[in-house]
Amino acid sequence: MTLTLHSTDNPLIRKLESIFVLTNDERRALENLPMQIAVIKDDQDIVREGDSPSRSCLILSGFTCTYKVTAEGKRQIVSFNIPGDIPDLQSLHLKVLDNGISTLSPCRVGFIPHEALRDICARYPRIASGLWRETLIDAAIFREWMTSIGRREAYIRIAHLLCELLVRMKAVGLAEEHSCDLPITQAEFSDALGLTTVHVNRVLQALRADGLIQSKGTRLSVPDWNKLMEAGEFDPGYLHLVQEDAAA
Amino acid sequence: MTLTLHSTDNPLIRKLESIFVLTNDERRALENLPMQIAVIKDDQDIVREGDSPSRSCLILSGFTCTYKVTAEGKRQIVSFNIPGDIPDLQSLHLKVLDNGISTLSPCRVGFIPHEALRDICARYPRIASGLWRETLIDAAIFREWMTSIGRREAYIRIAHLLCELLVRMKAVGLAEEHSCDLPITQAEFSDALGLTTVHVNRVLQALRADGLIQSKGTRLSVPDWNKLMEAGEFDPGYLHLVQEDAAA
DNA sequence: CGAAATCTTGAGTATAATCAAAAACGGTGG
DNA sequence: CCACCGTTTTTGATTATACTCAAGATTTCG
Repeated sequence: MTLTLHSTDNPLIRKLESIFVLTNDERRALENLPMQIAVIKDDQDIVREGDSPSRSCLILSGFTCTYKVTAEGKRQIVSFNIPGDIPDLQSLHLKVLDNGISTLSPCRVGFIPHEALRDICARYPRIASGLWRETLIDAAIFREWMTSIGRREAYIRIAHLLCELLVRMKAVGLAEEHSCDLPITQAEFSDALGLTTVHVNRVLQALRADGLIQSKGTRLSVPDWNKLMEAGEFDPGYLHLVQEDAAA
Repeated sequence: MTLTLHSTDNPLIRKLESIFVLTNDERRALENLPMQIAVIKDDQDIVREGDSPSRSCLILSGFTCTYKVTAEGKRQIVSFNIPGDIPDLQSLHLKVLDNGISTLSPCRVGFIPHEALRDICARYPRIASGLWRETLIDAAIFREWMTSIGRREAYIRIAHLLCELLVRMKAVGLAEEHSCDLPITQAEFSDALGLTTVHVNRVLQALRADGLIQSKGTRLSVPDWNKLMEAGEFDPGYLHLVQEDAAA
């Protein structure tokens, strides 16, 4: 089943629109991108390390993570993916995946054949640049995470990640002014932060005690955005957002 | 002064040739890429975080590193760049640099105007794909480093990095069978590994004591490649090398 | 309601950091 | 060629951040 989404429902189109104004041709081509939509349960691998997929997946709803596993079986989550992301777009140019992607919540994803992506890139250079740009932003986020994991202590590191997630969620319209839904367990946070669950738990308690965050269930609330940004040494520049979603 | 390099001297051309066979047109276009060649001393910033360069730099000889600095002034090196790399190629699509690049040794670099890069990408889609691919491999290396920093203990982490550097140096013809020149100080290694100099020093001593590495001056020698790979849990897949430079 | 997953707490430990200083190295100039 | 100076490497002693192990509380969801 290859479905077409209204462009307002297609987070890829919305994302490209935030970078430049689409021509009618470009928009039509994007709307006609073949996309096989799948609903995937919690905690399922979408792709695995070593795979050579012939399509890339656009997250339509839900959360996924990109991860690697060491020889000793330890997992490092290298990114959280939210609606609008294409976490395995790299497979368009790299034959073998060097990471897995797994759902953190029930997801709707759209699989787009590489053939179709190559075709649209060849025909519409601005779309090609836009997609390239998305992969460059992923890399920028990797750099920031590396800096956090390597050089920021746990308290700052966690505050920083929470800032990033909130800003990215805002940018795709999935967060209110100062809160959003994050279906991420403390174990998953710890794998993303290079810490243990126990330590993440203790630091989260400290963040709560310091009034920087509140949480009920999966809902994260930030009573004082400036204070959290400060605590996390957070500067959203590396996210390369076009609009000033970041400031809010 | 805009110079032209013989294609055999141009590491970018050599790199693209390893991915696909260049047509005469493509080769000519690459040879005619305007490139301002500069010789840069040790320990100089080529670009700084926050810059908006209008050109990208191709490393012709020498070593550079890409780095970020935290609010507390701690440095994280997020990649080592060797000849053939274009460490700020991202600036082609991202206006503001989110990292600095600095020389680790005296370098020759070629500055290529973005305009020229955009032009060649528009005219030659395979070159565009090849350059895009290079940035995707950078990202793959980021993922691997994140995994090392987050989830591998120091001994493995250092062995892993040494493996990576040797393999990459081999791939561009700058390493012999089991040794190469690495003008990287222990302080620089520690900033790349998320460790302190003191600890890097101690672990390097352990690696030497275990017969995994030898070093005289800046020369690194690996007496038993398989043993080092094993110690570093090293699998070169993430480097996405085309030829089997890795196996050697 | 009950089992599984997730979160929380406590006690003891280890890897790696910090601080401080000495030794070795590398390049420069007399 | 050697003395000298700055950088880099090495060593020692102490500390701290974060880990491990283990078990109990709470939440989630079928």
